[in-house]
Amino acid sequence: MGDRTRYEPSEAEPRILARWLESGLFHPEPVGSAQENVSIAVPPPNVTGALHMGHALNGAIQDTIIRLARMRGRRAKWILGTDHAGIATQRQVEKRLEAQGTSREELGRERFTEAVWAWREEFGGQMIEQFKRLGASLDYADERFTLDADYARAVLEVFVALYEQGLIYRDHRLINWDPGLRTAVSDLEVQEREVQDTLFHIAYPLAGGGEIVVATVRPETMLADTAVAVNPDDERYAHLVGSTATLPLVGRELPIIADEHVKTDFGTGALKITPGHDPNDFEIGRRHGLDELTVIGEDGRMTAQAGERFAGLTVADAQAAVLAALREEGFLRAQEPYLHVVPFSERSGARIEPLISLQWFMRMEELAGPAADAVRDGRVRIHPESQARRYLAWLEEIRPWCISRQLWWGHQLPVWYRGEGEVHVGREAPAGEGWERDPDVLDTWFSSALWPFATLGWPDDDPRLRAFYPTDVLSTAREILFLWVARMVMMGLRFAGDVPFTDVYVHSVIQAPDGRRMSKSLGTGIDPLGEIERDGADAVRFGLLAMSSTQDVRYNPEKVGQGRALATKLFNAARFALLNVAPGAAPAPRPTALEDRWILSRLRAAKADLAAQVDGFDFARAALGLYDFVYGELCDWYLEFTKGRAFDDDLSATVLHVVEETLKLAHPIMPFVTEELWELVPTGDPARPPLLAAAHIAPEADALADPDAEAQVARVIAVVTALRRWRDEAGVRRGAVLPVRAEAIDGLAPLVERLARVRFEGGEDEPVATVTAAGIAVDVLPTEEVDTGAAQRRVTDQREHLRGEIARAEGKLANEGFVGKAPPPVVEAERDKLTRLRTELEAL
RNA sequence: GGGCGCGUAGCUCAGCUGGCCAGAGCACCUCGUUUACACCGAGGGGGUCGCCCGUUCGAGUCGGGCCGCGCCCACCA
Repeated sequence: MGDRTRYEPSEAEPRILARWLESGLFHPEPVGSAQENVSIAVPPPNVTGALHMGHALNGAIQDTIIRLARMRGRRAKWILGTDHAGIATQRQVEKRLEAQGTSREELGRERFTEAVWAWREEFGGQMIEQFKRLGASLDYADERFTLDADYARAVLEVFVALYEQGLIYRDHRLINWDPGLRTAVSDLEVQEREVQDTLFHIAYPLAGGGEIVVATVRPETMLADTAVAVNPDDERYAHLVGSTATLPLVGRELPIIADEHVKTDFGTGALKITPGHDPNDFEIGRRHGLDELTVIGEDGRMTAQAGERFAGLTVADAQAAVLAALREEGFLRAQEPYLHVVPFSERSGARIEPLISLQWFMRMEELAGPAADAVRDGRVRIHPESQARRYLAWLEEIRPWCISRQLWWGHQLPVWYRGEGEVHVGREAPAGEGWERDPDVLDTWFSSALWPFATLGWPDDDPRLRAFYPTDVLSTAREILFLWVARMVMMGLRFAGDVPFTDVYVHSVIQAPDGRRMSKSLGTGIDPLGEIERDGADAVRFGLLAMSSTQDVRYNPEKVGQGRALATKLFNAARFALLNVAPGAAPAPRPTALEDRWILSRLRAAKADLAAQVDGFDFARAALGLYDFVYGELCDWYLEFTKGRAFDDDLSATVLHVVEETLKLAHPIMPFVTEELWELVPTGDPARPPLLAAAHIAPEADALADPDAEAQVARVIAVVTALRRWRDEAGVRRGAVLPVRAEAIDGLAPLVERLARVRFEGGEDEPVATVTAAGIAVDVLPTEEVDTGAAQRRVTDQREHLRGEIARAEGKLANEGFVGKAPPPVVEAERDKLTRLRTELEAL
């Protein structure tokens, strides 16, 4: 430590990390039961990913939990791995190929997937290294990947089982087609965005003469219309229901049907029905047994079905052509600007094209019920509570999940076809000639749903499963509550026989400092690695925890600065202790003075508070509470109290003990600096582990609780603070030691003398001023150090202030309502306060 | 359209089940080289708790309304 007064995180952290990794501490043996062990499955980052603020915050949260568990003596495993992230990874590699002048299609499926694996080999470890930099105590010796052979086996096993149980099926349904990526996507991968469109009114001639006018924003889809619908109660159209209208440009006769879905007060009250290209129309069509025509292909162009005039056009061109034709033939009645929300693909940004397509689906009701029950009956607790309500609401409205994707990177469906009607679903290819495997892969979230148990060796009877399943906490971002968390609960209950975790913590979204979303495209992103580089991982961890809440929060670099300051403070507090303690001293609580009893009592409280706050997922309070203890109690007061005392064996032992315990207290939040200092604190205990990360926190010793010492020292602090304030305002020289006199100061005098730079004396001299606090009046005796005028002004101000407070308290106590109705302890406290204030005023 | 949440010091935020003079960090001002720490210490200034009504002895805290902002869900073409 030497002459250094600053802790240098960039120098120390890599060194400390290496020691942790060598120790094997993060890789627990799979023994014991899940009840006695603690485990967390990390939300697997995409192999394409780089650590962003969300990861850093979640890493800090999970690591705090897991390190605290380890220090409480639990076997703790933080399950590590990465996700193959189908679409994201495929796109990344495709872009790279494009830059090299080739393409996925040119390579073919086999060589393309090889290229992705090679890419993963090269760049896939990036995130793991960044987690290490953060200090995350993940089990790096047991890294999983969602496309590894073992994991793939679990995925296929689940698919086959669900198929055999009738929950997975193939169907022609309207799905969200992403024309950019040319794949189906699920409802959850669709984002609604507001768009300025035009609403066109188009006349459809009636069989018996006249016309019915419909309103649409997508005239090009009319080519696939198979009906016109009106509301059954709409008197304007009641006589038409059952007759037909003629579809302009096409000539098809469309039945006019009645359906509740149609709003009488929107548009013209008549709705063209296009089951092939609109989700609502699809439902209406199924209700009425309408034909489902498709005029838009998967390439986003009009198909032959659209007719010669339009086939081959893009959707946009087709719209223009259809409008031109309608205008020419006199069917366009009106058009008006129309602002509405339409679906876009979250991945590609392309406007979703609803298409009827043959895809694989999963029936969800049977899985959703138990998953909802698990939360309702408390087997899974979601924090904060509001998120549990969101979770339940989603499960109650669950819809089928489209699980097939037209991609190459992922778990290929274990499905084979032969000829017209033969289908085989199984882990192995069927015997016989002529079978062809379904080229599609599964939605990435299908495999992610198995994460907590597939990572532990399921479906084998693996000791890791017995030791670590169910896991304890799942900490995650709000946006994947449905996409991932709910599905894990479903799959865990169905296949692993238990909930996958007992607590879900939904953490804050960290926004840019200006309140916008942190994003690369907006240029609002802040790289946590840059922050770590500048202030250290401990500071970033502390800062992120301190700014987190159940709300979204703005990134606040000052909180990171606070963390950095705390690390420096810990370093210097330890330095002070080591510089002063008696040679050969070892940590032990051996209080000989009031302040020793006080700090031990406060330390005990700080330990209990921090543990309770981490257990209650209140990380901001845990971090800030730690800061308050270190600054506001240990350094500002206790260490200052020790100055001027002889560092005998007892004091040395106590100071070392307090420092050592503070390192333990801080370690889950700030592991690096505390680990660094741990090595420097001497020990008398040969059994003490060389790494703080492996040390155990003793259960809170109730014997150390000392309310009396706490009350006494609180009085000292009040008096010292009041004296310092008075001195400052009266302009007393810093170094001057003032003669003072006080009654009822008892044994507190030495502490006050040390920190307020005063000396208690007797005598009968008339005081130049009286300073009051905590019911104690301290007379300042005449000395050349005091400017009497300033002192007097100060006293006058104080008197005025006290009178105001006394009047307020008197008013309250004179109020019969207050005395009569407020709880007695509150009234009592008010009386005490009044007495104290009066004492102080009299003393002045 | 429905739901959830936010609006407290110049800035970013705490204030749990209503009750000691509304707090913290940063910023600002003053002072300071006393046996750790100037990435420090001591002290200080600064708030109509968005607005209006109400409940209550008492409201930043509860209820209603309004204004501003954010997020989630949603099949009115």
